Amino acid sequence: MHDGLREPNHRTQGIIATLQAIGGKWKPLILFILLHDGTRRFGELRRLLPHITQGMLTSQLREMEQDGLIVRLVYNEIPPKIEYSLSDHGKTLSSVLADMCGWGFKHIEFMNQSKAESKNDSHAE
Amino acid sequence: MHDGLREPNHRTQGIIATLQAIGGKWKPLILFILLHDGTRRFGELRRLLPHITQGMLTSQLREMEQDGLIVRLVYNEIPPKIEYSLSDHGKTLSSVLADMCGWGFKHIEFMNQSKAESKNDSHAE
DNA sequence: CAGAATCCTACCTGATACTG
DNA sequence: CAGTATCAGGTAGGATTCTG
Repeated sequence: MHDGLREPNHRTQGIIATLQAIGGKWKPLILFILLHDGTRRFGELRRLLPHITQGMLTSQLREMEQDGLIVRLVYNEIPPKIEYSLSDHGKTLSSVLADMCGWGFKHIEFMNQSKAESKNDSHAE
Repeated sequence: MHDGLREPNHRTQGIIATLQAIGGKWKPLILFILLHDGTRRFGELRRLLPHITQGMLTSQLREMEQDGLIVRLVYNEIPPKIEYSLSDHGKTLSSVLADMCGWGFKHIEFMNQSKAESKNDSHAE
């Protein structure tokens, strides 16, 4: 996904690597759900991510599997059954994801507050 | 940027809000640089982000200004001089960014290791 | 210097149909 | 069930040129 992000010798390498791994549009969300819910099947993930398309979900899962973040377990059954879960390496993202989640709630409050303030400003005199 | 990410009543709200705020392709990187370098001018940011286009840099900065993450300080001079820095609210991202950076380095090691392992596998017999 | 404007492409979305 | 395939349409992002 990310390319052209190759600064040589820089301290930004870490962020860049993270962006390449989980910078996708849906990846943090999928990882967050797998982190909290444990193992999930494809259809369950679809239901938990109401607006994602099958194609997107498939591609995001495959990329993260490639990057060693998630494990794809195929049962040889009819009808097919496939389970997705975080790999051990994927689980090392838990603090990052938790931080992102926590900051998001702070950000929501912040935005509500600044909206309220600008409303006050506008009918102040 | 992100829309269609509106699950109602869910615990994913935090991640979703974070994704909307800093989910852009360049935002975490720009924020990381501003966090570590303090105040920077437009041209300096361009030089620190070798592959970003002016247009992208402008739009990302404007969006983050809108979201209250960064401060845009305009000097009324010729030639124009404009300084960007993190707002107080933007600075609350520091732990998230630091975590992302740290995880990125771990991920680089992980990927190198699994590459090495698969190389071993391939010429084992 | 810091950008605005334009154009262009690649990717994402949504719907639908098909397969093992 | 868990995909893959296809196509129309939109949006994010990239490249280039122009301006106060």
